[in-house]
Amino acid sequence: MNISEVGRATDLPAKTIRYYEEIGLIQPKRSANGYRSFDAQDVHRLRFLARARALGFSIEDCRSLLALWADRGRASADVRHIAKTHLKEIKDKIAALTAMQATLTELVDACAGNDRPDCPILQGLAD
Amino acid sequence: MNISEVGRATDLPAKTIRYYEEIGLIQPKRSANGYRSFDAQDVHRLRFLARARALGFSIEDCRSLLALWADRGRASADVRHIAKTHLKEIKDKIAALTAMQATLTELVDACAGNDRPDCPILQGLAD
DNA sequence: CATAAGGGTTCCCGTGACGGGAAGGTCAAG
DNA sequence: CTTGACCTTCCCGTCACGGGAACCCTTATG
Repeated sequence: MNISEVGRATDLPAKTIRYYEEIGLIQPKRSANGYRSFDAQDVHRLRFLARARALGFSIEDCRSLLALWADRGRASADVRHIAKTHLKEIKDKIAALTAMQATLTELVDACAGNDRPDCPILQGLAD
Repeated sequence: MNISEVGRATDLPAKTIRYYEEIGLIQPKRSANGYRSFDAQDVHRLRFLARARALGFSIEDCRSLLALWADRGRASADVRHIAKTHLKEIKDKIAALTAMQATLTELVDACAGNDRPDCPILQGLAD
């Protein structure tokens, strides 16, 4: 399986797949012509990576999750710990963004948005 | 006013202030000894920048906002447009993060988090 | 058989908004 | 005179890739 086919199968750009190999997340074999040759396990790992990335896990988290996934003797507590930590980061980000949203909404609602110069948004930023 | 004093006044790290000068957001004068010398207007602009950045505006947005702020003939519609566009980005981010949060919460709740290997989180990622 | 199209490869630079740290100049106090 | 706290520039690292150049391989077509 060549890289573009794997790209379609995993919905990942070829660039991303090469990058994942470069940083050691996958180790596809090479054909005689130098092309990467992906087997079913490579595709499996890439789909796992795509899902984990879609949930916002960092590459390093993904590396750990992949290792746990491959480890039959893992403790689910280890997986859960990574996920909970990440979940907290997400919640914190949502909280920060929600606060920004509230302030911005106020300012935008207060602004006439016409051709006159007086603007509560700029006033809010200027204090 | 030297950079560290301005840093305290604006709650911005010196590194950030130097960066803002480098990319042309401020143009503090220089003392004879080569030190940056900030006047009240510089501090004003920096405080404006700090607030805008705290609301999540990009540096380029900040550049535009600063220009509008300085322009007495501005139309508040221009300011409002920038803010509304940014607000939409924030809403989109919140939506994406909330979706991640929902999925992750499900997975984390389903996981026993003990020393056994069976883990719904990994299963969810592996499909 | 030459060539063109459509794969693949490596390599290097750019992103956004700074932070860390090195190497060195300046200034006030003891 | 030295110490310590400032300040300066410069360069590299972040994170997860994307764009593009320069070049090789394979297959189809005129």
